[in-house]
Amino acid sequence: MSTEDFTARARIREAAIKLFTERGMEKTSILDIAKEAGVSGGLIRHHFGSKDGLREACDAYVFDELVKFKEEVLAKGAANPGFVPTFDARQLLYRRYLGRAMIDGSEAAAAQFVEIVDETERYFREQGIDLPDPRGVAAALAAMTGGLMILQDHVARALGEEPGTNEAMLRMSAAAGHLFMNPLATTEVLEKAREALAAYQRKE
Amino acid sequence: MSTEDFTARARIREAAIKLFTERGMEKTSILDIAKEAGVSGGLIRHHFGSKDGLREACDAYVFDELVKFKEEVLAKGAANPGFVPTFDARQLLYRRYLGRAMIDGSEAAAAQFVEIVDETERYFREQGIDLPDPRGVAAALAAMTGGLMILQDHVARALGEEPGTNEAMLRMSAAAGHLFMNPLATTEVLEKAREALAAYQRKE
DNA sequence: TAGTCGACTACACGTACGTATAGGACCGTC
DNA sequence: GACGGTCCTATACGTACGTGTAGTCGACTA
Repeated sequence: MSTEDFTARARIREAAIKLFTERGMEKTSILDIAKEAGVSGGLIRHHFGSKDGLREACDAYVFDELVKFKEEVLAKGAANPGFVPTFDARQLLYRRYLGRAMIDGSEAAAAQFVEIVDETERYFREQGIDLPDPRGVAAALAAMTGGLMILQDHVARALGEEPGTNEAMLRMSAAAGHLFMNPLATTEVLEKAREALAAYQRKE
Repeated sequence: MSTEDFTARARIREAAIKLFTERGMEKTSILDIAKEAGVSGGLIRHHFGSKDGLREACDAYVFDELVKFKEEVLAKGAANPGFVPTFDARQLLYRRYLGRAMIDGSEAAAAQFVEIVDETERYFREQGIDLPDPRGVAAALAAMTGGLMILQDHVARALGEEPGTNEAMLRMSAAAGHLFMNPLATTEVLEKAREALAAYQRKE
């Protein structure tokens, strides 16, 4: 968050990011945002031109902030390939926004997805990680972490936790981390699945 | 798909499932569905009462079909815990519908999510799979596979494949399967992440 | 052959929402 | 101290969409 962020313009942006994330584009009206930000609907138009203009502004802002986060982490010397869980509330919000924007059909978000995949693939290469289809794995990974962001409230409810709380996110992140660190189950079932997959591929 | 599925009622349902899945609830109008099904808008009201009634009918139908699929697989003797990829186009569509419905705020879909988590957790127990937080892992797993379904078009585009094609789904499934079968990366980075996580937990 | 019922269409209604316009308050500049 | 620009509100307009109503057509039944 940059300085001087209590202008009406910033309040509108923050409100929009919040509501777009929670409800999605379509279910959020300009008046909803105006109410949340404590301004009139007309002011949103004044500052952002249209609802789509507001969306684009939110996209640009969020993606820019995410880049800043990434550079911050990089400056600390920790290589974060993107699938390692974070606990900063703001970054969490922005990542969730990104996921939601992908679903809502934002072109900027779609481009962002590709960029994440690029970056993850590059990371695999740099780290010398050997994979049968590095780009495929990178893309699947991006979709999976996206799913965690998008469906976090469902996860929380399934765990009997209050959605949005630290406890819920912590448990989810730990579980996701475990899944990435350890192969799932003994080989038996997965071997069977692998066989089915191979059979299907041969048949195609 | 049951018999006699070319009635207008069935066509409406199929069209609704298709469009709800592709565009989501809000972006799909009743007239869109009517056009896709080749009927008048009024007929939808006649059969389903309201848009929400139609949604509930679609939910019920899809979830029922998914149960049938599951039983079919079970009858073949293959224990499918839900995260093993499938290639049946219809099942794929329904799984994607489920993901979309979760996002669109369907209560039935939310219940379905919990049920999937229950089932996966039970599966872990039955298979004697030892996990630090079985339910947490089950929930994370459900969210991840949900992400794969929901964001499959983004994955396809990132891979340079045409969204919805067999090639795209095959590559994605193979990559996801690989991720579940193998620990990601050497221990170095993940160990660092684990430490960060532990530090955070201690701080809380 | 008259009557009933379900399938289906056409069309009118209400409303929510994005957009457009007009105008007021405040602030700096010459 | 008049002027221009920016921030902001109030209100009106157009429209898309969900819903409600009236009515046609065909099939089945007595």
